Amino acid sequence: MNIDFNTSTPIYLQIILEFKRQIAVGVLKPGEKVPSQRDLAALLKVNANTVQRAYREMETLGMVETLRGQGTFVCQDEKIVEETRTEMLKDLVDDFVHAMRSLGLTQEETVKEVEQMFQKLELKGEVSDE
Amino acid sequence: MNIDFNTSTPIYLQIILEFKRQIAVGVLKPGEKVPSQRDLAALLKVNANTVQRAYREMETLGMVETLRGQGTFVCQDEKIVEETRTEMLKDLVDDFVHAMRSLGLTQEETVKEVEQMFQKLELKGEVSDE
Amino acid sequence: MNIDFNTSTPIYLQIILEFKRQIAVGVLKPGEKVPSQRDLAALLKVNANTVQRAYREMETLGMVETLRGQGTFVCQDEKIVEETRTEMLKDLVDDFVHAMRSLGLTQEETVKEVEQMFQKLELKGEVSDE
Amino acid sequence: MNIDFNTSTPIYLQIILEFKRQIAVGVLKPGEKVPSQRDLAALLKVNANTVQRAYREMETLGMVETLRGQGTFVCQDEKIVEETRTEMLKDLVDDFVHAMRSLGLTQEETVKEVEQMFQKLELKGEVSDE
DNA sequence: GTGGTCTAGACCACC
DNA sequence: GTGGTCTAGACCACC
Repeated sequence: MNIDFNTSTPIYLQIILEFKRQIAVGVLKPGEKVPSQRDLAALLKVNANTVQRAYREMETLGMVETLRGQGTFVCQDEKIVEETRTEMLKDLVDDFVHAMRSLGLTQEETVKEVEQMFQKLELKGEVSDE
Repeated sequence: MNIDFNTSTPIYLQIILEFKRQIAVGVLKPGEKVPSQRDLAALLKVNANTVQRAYREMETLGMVETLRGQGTFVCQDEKIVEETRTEMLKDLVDDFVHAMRSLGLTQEETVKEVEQMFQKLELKGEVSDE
Repeated sequence: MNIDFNTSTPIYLQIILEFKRQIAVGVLKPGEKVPSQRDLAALLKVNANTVQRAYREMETLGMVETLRGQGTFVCQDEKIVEETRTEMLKDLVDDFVHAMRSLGLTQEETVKEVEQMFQKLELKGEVSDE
Repeated sequence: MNIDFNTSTPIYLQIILEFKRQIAVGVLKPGEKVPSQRDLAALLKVNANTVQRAYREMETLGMVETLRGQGTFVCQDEKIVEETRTEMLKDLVDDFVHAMRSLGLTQEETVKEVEQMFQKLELKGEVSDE
């Protein structure tokens, strides 16, 4: 998990997004324990308060549950995986297609750009980051 | 031009991005005068200082030139159009493809999502905004 | 006479400085007519009000006199040449030596830098601008 | 560090210049923390926004790096010292020699003026300011 | 405490 | 009218 300290997206939002991704993709399973706030803060080199805020908001969003003294766990409900995945996909694709259209690109041109980028990344043997 | 006051992207960056888009798309032509700081501030309902910061950074980026007392003008160099377009496209497509891959989608699945979103927007008769 | 539109020194001050220099150096003689405000504004591509302000302040400083309907003339008093020259030299040298000392240079190092710059300019066959 | 409120040089530029000087002269070392925006503003009796503008531009120039919540630090790269010193010297000497030549002084006359000013300052026991 | 963004508003130089 | 600088002060994210 990487934090970009120079972007305008607040760090706690970056943390939430990454958890969403890991849930959507199955890296983090329903019911599974997530790192302690302290550990994650150390790992990300981020202040503990920032992690705390991310966990608090994830709780509000129903993504995780905290059991006092035991830690924080991904929501038990299996539906969360598909829901999170669908939501993330929709947001991404929606924003992207709107942006491409506002730059004047047609469907065909957009698809072509996407295909070229995929191929460029494959040639570089780049691995999709987790 | 619309400002989203609820996003974490600073207003001055939103303004810069919109100018880049308008240059890339040909709405704003090399040498053309852009709105005065005061006018744009009134139009967007933001503070004049915020517009000024955007304009100042656009000047640093070489997008515009300012003549004191006369106003601010898009850079004369015709190359700016193609360069801006290429840069914006690259950024968009690069970020998008990385995000889709990190969600585990293949090239084919991604293209399918993009095509579906284009068709959904077309059915809604939505017009790409300028 | 060149105006630098991108410096923080106001244009009317740049104009005054240039007149001082021309007087100090004898290009402009006591009693001699200076260009009309309109002509100078056209020459410098500057607004007439700006030239007017420069002339007004030069009058206050006793550098020039304006005779209605006849134009503006360098002060008659011959002493103005030497006085202006002395004042400009003092300001220049004083500022320069202070700046070099604040950069930690000794007299010898400073003199060496000055000599090298003179020689560099001579080799380039650069002409001192008037 | 002193600010001259009566010059046409903007305060934020005066601040940048002073930092350049301190870097060039070794008072401020690569990697060292500079005063917080609030502290420097209080010290100089200027507005915090003015200091921030100076710091922001120094960041663009590569002179300093900012870590959110931690402060602003002189660029790590040791080369910055020599580069800054060289750049400042060149600017100073270049401007000075051009000005002296445009006043009609020869190399010898200029050197003599410089030497006299150095000696005058030494007699006064004036200390080069840091 | 530290920097980042934004607002409201003043005053200036220049057109 | 147009941009440039500066102030006073608010609120936020992060340490």
